[in-house]
Amino acid sequence: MPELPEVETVARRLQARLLGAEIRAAEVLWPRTIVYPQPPERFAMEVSGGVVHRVGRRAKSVVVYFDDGRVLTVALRMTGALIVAAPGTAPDPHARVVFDLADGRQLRFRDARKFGRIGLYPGRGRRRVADVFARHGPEPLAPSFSAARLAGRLRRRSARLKTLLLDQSFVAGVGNIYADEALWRARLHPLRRADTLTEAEIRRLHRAIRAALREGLAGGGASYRDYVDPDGEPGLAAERMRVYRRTGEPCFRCGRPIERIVVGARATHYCSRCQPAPVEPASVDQQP
DNA sequence: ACGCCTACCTGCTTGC
DNA sequence: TGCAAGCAGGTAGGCG
Repeated sequence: MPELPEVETVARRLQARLLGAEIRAAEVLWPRTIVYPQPPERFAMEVSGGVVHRVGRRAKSVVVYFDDGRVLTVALRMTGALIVAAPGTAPDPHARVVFDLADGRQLRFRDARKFGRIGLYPGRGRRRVADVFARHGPEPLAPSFSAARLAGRLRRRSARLKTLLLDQSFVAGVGNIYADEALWRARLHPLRRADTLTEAEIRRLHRAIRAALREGLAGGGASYRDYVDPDGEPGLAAERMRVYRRTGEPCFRCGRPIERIVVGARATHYCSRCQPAPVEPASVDQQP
C-alpha cells in the first residue's frame, strides 16, 4: 500500500537510476492502466522518445518529467510498483506497462490488482498535469504545511479524524497505515470530530503526521505485501509501526493491547488508553 | 459537507 | 489437500 513515504522512496531511487535515460518504445499490456492519452496505442507512441529529466512525487503519484517538458504520472494505488529491470531479466507476469529504454534496460509497471493508473501530459496545452492534481490538498512535508494551516482546515470540518486524514483533498499522501500511526503519536482517537480539537491537540496532530511520514521515509517505506523499490527491495518501515496491524499486541506507551475497529470500511488500529474515546454530547432526551 | 455504498481487481489467508 | 469465502484498501462516482 504505497503512501507518501513509499512513493517518495520510489521517486528518489528511480531518479538515481533513470536520469538521462531515453524511452525507446512502450508496450501496454493492460489497457485500462492508461488514463491519458487514449487509446493506449497512442500513449505508447507518444511516450517513446521521452528522455528523463527528473523524477518527483506529488501526493501518492510518481511524476516523471521529460526533457521536452512532457510529464508522466504514475499512480501506484494498491499494488503498483515501478521496477528497473536489467537486460535479459525474465518477463514479469504482473507487468501492465513495459517501457524499453535505449540502453537495453526496461522500466516495468507491475500491478497485480490492476488499480494503478498512468497518464502522459503535455507541458502546456489543454490537458495539463496540474489538472490531475487540482483536487489534492497540501503536501504534509512541505514547509508551507504549518500547524496554523492545518488548524484552519480542521476547524471547518466535522468529519472524523481518520476519515479526514484519508481524504486526499484534505492532505495529500496519507493512507491507512500512516493515518493510524499519526493518530497514535498524537494521542487522538480516530473517531474524534475534527472541529473539536484544541490548539494543543492540533499542534500534536501536525507534529505527528510529519513524524510518522518522516520515519516511514527514513526506513525506505513500509512493506507488507506488495511494496518494493525500483530494485525490487522491500522497505524496513513496517517493523517500526506503533499500531498498524498490531491488533492485540501491547501499546508501546502503556502496554494495553492495541484495538482494531472499522472506520469508513477501513481497518483502524489504536490504543484505547492513550487515545481516549471522544465524549459525545449528551442527548436531549436523556432525562431520568 | 458528510457518511455510506459500490465498483474496480487479484492473491494471500482462513476455515471447514 | 482442496476449495470457497473473507480480507486487504486507494480512489472515483453515486445516493441520501
